[in-house]
Amino acid sequence: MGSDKILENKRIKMTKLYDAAYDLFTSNGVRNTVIDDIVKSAGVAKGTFYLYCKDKYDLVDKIILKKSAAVLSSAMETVEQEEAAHHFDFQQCVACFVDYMIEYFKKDTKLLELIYKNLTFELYEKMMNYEEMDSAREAFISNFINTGVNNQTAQHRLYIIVSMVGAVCYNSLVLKVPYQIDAVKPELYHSIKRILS
Amino acid sequence: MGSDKILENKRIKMTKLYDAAYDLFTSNGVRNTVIDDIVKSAGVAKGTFYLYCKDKYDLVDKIILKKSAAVLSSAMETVEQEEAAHHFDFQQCVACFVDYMIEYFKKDTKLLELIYKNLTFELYEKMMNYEEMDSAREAFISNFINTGVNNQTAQHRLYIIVSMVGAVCYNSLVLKVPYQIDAVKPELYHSIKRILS
Amino acid sequence: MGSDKILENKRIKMTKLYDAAYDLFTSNGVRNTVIDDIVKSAGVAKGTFYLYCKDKYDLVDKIILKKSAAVLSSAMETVEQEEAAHHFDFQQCVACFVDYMIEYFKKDTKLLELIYKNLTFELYEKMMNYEEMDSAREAFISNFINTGVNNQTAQHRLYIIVSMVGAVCYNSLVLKVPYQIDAVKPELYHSIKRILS
Amino acid sequence: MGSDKILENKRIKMTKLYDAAYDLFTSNGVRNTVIDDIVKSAGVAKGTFYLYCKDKYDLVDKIILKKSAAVLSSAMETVEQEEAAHHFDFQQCVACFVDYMIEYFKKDTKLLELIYKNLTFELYEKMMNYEEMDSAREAFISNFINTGVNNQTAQHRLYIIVSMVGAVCYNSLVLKVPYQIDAVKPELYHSIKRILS
DNA sequence: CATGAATGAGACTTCATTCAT
DNA sequence: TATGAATGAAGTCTCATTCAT
Repeated sequence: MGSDKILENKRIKMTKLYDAAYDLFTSNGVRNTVIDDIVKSAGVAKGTFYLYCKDKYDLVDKIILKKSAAVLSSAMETVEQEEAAHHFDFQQCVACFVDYMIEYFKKDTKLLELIYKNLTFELYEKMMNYEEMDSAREAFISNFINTGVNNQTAQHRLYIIVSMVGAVCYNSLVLKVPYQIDAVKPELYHSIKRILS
Repeated sequence: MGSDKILENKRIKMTKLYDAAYDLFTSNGVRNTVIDDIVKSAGVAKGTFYLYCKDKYDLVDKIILKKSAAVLSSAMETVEQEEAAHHFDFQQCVACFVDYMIEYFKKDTKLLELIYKNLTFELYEKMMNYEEMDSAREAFISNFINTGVNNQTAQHRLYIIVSMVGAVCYNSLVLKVPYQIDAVKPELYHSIKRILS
Repeated sequence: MGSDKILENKRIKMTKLYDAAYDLFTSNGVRNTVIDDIVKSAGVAKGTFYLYCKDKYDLVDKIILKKSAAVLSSAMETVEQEEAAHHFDFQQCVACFVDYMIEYFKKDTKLLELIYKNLTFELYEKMMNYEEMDSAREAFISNFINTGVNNQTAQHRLYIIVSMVGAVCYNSLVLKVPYQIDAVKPELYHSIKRILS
Repeated sequence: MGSDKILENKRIKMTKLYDAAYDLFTSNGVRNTVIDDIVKSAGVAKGTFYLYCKDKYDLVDKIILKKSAAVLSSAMETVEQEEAAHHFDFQQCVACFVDYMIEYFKKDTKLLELIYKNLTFELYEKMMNYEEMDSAREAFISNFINTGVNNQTAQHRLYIIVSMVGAVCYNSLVLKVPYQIDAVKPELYHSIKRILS
């Protein structure tokens, strides 16, 4: 059917825009990227941009949402595989997850920067309503509760850990504080373990 | 002397610009503030702006640096006073410091947001070279070492704690994650204690 | 026959476009109405618009032409009925016609505005070539001549009266000059009478 | 003083913009004139345009206001001179005024078109608040009352005459109706006389 | 030093029109 | 015929920066 081809075409245009914008945003920063750069790089007309996005920052949001969900998904998948393969307990699962994240962002520092620098209240809310987010949190929380802590405490501790790991990654990888991520990693895992136990 | 008056005049202009810009940056965001807004609000001419700052982002950096140093100084002062008054041990000093910070940023969320959103590698480096920063770190590290951990570990753990507290504050106060800062505070202090011990 | 249905379909599309455009033009003005508004409001595709109209201004012209002819026709019909019913003389016929027009445009100020604001030389010429226009003019002129003035003078006076009434209506109803149409009506009729006699 | 030079410079820029825009608006129409045309023709930078005008239509309004006031002023001046020189009575003054207007707009049809096509309710209100407007109206009204009609009637009749003359001029000169202004002029003066007496 | 009018590059956005489906 | 995604020229407007006063 004809409409299939049209839909496929639309998908291609979107993808082109997303990919071009992602490259430009991470290479040159959002501020230094103008719509013209994006459309030229994507090989589409300027009007096409406005067919898919309200403005530059709308596209930033969309990209962050998409990329974050993808990273989270593959992290969770990895944890599940490892858990099944090595009969990981909860602490090991958390460590595995954290490790996946650190290793991922070591390779893609620019994405981490993009996410942090452009995370707003509104975007955060949207993120939290993503299915991937919710199921990931549920998985951890339920396992946490199994270790004996109450639900509320579990949620708070998990939140603290996520905040801590995120901040350490960001500081070490993006702000390039004197401490390299690999150097603080042992203490980071140590801290997680202490918080969890 | 005449040059005193000139210097005083310069200081006044500078302060006007800082104050006006700070209000605008925190109310409307850096992106939505243009030089014209700043000079109008400060009551100086546009050209005058360029006598004192390279551009908008230069002013942002200067404001963050100034405000951060002020907050840090008064935090350290408070800790010292409390330490002297109640014979605090190291853990209590850290808790006191963290508490001061949380309470401060609860009242001035916008400053926290300004700092986090505009912290760059370059600015971070400048911050670290500030005397206040250094003496504060030294104070904590030396105390930390007294508890028996080695220097390197002490530095890493302190770094993790600072990152953790900063991130939790930012998330709770700025991103307004589901967990209110007062609600997670107990677990935050618990986590700090566990990391320190 | 199939072609009947096709023609009927075309007529429906056309009508939808006319009606939607008329509403938008009169509500928001021609300048603030874009083709997209029209086709969305009409429920047809953008491409369809170009099957029926050259551009936005072509549609404006068509609408003005259609609406003007309709108003004029019903005005003339009314005059004829009243003339037959009450044995009106020429002055009474003119007054009746003017009254119909005023009352009509009082209820549909927006149409009056649309016509006046978008009346061009070209459109005016097309209007004058409409059968309704011509027969209306002929009717008045022949009656006018019967009152004793020569053809040329009759034409000029009629033209002056029509201009005057149109302008007074437009000024009072659209530009909302300090004088309300009902307040100036007596003087308007008085003026017409003086010009005619 | 230095500020004199600056003020003079500002006046020159404004005048350049007004003159360039007036020429373009009257030659090519408002719709077909873009800001770029205006600033290029005026020899100023694009930003300068926005220093003086909100947008294109704001400039149209300003030009109409300025030109209208100028025409009205010189018309009034002429009437006063003629009145003093030939001991004109009221009817003769009105005829003189109308004549001045007709002759003026015959030479500058484009200005008449610009005014009529772009006269809005808001602009009309502003015009009415102009001193020139008011004093001109007062002059006519007071003379009219001297002929014995009451104030209200005088105002309405004057309003009808102005509307009528304006419309006849516009139709004859801009819409180029079959009747040339010089051909209808006798009947126009006849009509005015009849309305006034 | 201080001013603020002028600049103009360049950002953003619209929208009439086309054309493959 | 009808569609509506895609186009990109053309437009509006902003705003950092300069420089004559």
